[in-house]
Order: sequence, then C-alpha cells, then structure tokens
Amino acid sequence: MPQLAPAGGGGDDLGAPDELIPFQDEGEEQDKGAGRGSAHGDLDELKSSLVHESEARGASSGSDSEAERAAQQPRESFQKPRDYVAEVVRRQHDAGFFKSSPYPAYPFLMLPELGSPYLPNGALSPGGARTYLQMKWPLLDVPAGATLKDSRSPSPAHLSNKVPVVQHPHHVHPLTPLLTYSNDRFSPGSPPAHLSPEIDPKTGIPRPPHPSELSPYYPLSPGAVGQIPHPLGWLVPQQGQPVYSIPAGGFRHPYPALAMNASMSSLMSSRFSPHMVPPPAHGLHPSGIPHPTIVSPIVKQEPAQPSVSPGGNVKSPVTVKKEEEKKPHIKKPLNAFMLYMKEMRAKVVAECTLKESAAINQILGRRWHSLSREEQAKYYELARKERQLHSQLYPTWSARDNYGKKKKRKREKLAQQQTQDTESSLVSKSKKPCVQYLPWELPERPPMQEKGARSSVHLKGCKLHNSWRPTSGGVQGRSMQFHPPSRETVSLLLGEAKNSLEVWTGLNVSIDDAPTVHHAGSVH
DNA sequence: ACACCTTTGAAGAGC
DNA sequence: GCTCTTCAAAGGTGT
Repeated sequence: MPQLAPAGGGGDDLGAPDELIPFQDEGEEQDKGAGRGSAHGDLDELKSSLVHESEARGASSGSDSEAERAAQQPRESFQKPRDYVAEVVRRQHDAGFFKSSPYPAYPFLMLPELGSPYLPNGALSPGGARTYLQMKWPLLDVPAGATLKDSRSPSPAHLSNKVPVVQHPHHVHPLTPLLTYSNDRFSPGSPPAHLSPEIDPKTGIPRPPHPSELSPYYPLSPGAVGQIPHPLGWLVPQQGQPVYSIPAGGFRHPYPALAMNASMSSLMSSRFSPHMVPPPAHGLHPSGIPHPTIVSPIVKQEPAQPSVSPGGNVKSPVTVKKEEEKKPHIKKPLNAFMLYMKEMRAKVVAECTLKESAAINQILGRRWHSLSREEQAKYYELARKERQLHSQLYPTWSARDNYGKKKKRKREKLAQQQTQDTESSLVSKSKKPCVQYLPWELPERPPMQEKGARSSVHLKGCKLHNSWRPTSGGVQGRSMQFHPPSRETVSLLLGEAKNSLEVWTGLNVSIDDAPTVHHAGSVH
C-alpha cells in the first residue's frame, strides 16, 4: 500500500527528488497532440495509437528482452492482455478507414504559468504550440457545504449539489440532440413497422413492436405507466432506443405487459387507454412525480431481507428462491458511458468493419475520453435523469438486487487471475517502471454526480478517486502504480489549477482538502 | 446455451 | 473514507 501523508503533515519524504518523474509516454503524446491541435483528429490518433500499441507488442513478441521493452514503454504495464482493435485498425488503416477526424479535441487545462488562460466561456485558446495539461472533468458539483459557488448564477438551481457546472450557452438543452430517445419510436401515430428498427438477430426479420419489447430496459409497473412525468420530457427523442420494459411474463398482472421509454411517459396516457392503465391509488406527488406508494406492489421490490414474512415467519430458502425468480429483473439504469455507447455503437460499426463488441467498446472508450466536456455533459445529464426516473419507478430497487444474477465462470476466472497477478506483481515490481501520472492527469469523475458524492471538489493531488481506474491498461485500480510529483509541485500546480478553474468556469473554486500525496510505488 | 470479452460509471459491500 | 466488486449494453467468439 502506498504511504499517504497530508500535504501539511510535514513529511520530509514528500518532496523526495525522485518523486517528480517525467511521464514521457503520456506527456509526449499529449504535447504532440496539443501541438498538432486539431489537424490530426482523434480518430487518427486512436488509429495511430492502436497501431503503435499493436506494433509495440508485435515487435516485442519476438524480443527476448521484456524488461527493456517495458522500460521503453512505460504504459505497457497498463495495457490489456490483448487489444481487439489494434490489428483490425492496422489493417483498416491502409485500407483507408478513418479518413476523417470526427473526434473533438481533448479538453485541456492550461495552467496560467504555462501559457494563455482559458477563455471565459470554456473554449480553448486556438493557439498552436502551447503547453496544456490534460484535464479531465473537474468535479465541480456543489456539495451541501457549497465548496463551489457559481458567481454567475445565483439561482437556487445552481446552489444544488446536483447541478452541472457546465453552463450551456445555448437555449437548446444540451440533451436535445441525443439519440437515445425517439419521437418516431414513441409517437402515438407512428406505425409499428416504422417504429421497430430492431431486427431479430436470430431470424433477421424485423421484430414487431410488441409492447413488452418496446422498452428493454426496465420493467415497469402498469400502475405507474402514464403517470410519471418523465424528467426528460423536454427532451426531443431521436432514436428508437427503448428504455423501459416489462419482460415477458415479468408480471403477475392481468394487464398486458406495457413498456415505456424514458421519454415516452407523456405518451403513455394516449398510447394506453385508462382502461388499460389502472388509476393510481394515491395520486401524484405535487411535483408531478408519483408518490412511491403508487408503484405497483407487484413490481415493488422486496425488502433487503425478504426471507422474513410480515408475520415474522422465516421463509424457507426454496420459497425465497421462488419469489426471487418471480421478481422481474429490473436492470440498472444506464450510466453516461452506456448511453453514449448505445448511441454511437452503430456509427462506429458503420465506420469500420468491426463487429465484435469488445473491439467496438475499445474504440468507444477512447472516443468517450476524447469528447469535449459539453458533449460528455449531455450524457452525464441524461444518465442522471435516467437514474432519477429509475429511482422514481423503483424506489426500493437496489443494485444489490441484481448481484449474482449473471456470470460464474468470470468470477472464478478472475479469482485465478488475481492470484496470478499477485504472484507476477511480486516479480515485476522490481523490473517494470511505474506508470507515471501527475495529479491533473488523473481522470476525475465528471460533475452531476447525483448521490453518494464522496468528495466535494476532487482536487486532491494524487489521491485516486473511488471510481477511477486506468482506461487502457486492463489493470484495475488494485494494481495501479504511479509516481507522484513532489509536494511542492502538487501544491503549486493545485493552486494554479484552482486559479485556472475559476477563470475557466467562472466559479469560485475552493479546495476542500489538502493535497494528498501518494508516494511512488504501488497502489493496492 | 451461455459465458467471455471490452469499455466507463454507479452503487453496494466490506474493511 | 477507501478499495474492490458487480452490473449495466452489445455481439462476435469460445466453451
């Protein structure tokens, strides 16, 4: 485990000279990227990156000097055991794929000491050869303690800890262009054939829009259908991606299975007559959100400990198991990246000949990181709405409910792999250099975290965030390694970053915690 | 038939 | 408070 010490702790070792280690691999790439500006698109970057990685592995495969290669390629320790995309991309590279560069540039944080400040509106200076620090989303959601204050927006909404800090300059809501929802799909007047672009993978025949298939996401209580004003009601749906569903046989309810898209709730009252949708027992919440009690008890999730009946009798495991089997499988709400994947998968597939999802996901993961903050904000906001709606539909649902409902071999395999990793790490630690990240390079969780915020402002030096993990190494936080800079450097840069953020966002940024410095070494 | 792969993010468990 | 695990989607691939 790394040794942790608060910046103010006075530890002499914090400023060890060998802690400030240049991160050539990452840094050079970024500098090149910044220097190139947008002339080279991220897709090209992705392509070359993948080719590079692939070639690096290919070249090393015949080499007998693993340690030497590792020294030359510090990121190798982060690379996945295999890269689905690399080989295909390399082939497609010559074949003329990825001709265009649709990728937006990485968001960079340019520190004042390094060049021009950010433009007030968040746009980057169009300058060419400047030094940028790649900056993932600074988590600027405002906690109860209000460590961030929007000096420009005194409205109550901006005092909420759920408000995205991204100020959308346009009157069009940022989620408007998202393709997750479809007007066509859920327009009451649209013919079913038109509404169902999905093709049965087995038959190849377009599937009719059976109500139970309109929304493969969430089973929905019939009692709740048509009564919940969708939080995205203002959103203009564009894509026929159903969101909520009732699995076939998911309900012991006399009414036919109904389905609802996250944005189709407003349509439900017209799509399903009152005869089909029983009136609520308790009416709507004044806010328009149904009171949790109106959720059908059929769908309502069992308590965490369903084995005890109301009468106090302990149910047999068999009974509990049967009840669990009867329960509809309410899926987790999609997070921002999942929503992004749903929208972009077809596009990526169309751009290349890849069909394998693992490879597509690699591309999508890289594209996700190359999105601008505004673009990512769309999906984070949408995901937040999805979670909000999900929690309204299934107030007692917990992610825990779905635990253990899939996979077995993976767990066993993971257990074996972890054992192997532990063993191999003991050998490799002394040979392989640490992957080097400076604190501002650590990807920060984007804003709009709705609940469970663990920190107010995530500017904590090298402290790794809960959900952070390396994105391209196939190695999760458990075995992540990095070298932090010295404490002085951290303090200096955090101060500069704070100033930049204030200029950049127009917000008053406060660092609620002294920088925490991890000493060089492994993070376990 | 079903798990795996692969990605990121959210949430829960456990310490 | 932190780390680790699980699951969301997707579809080709492997068992």
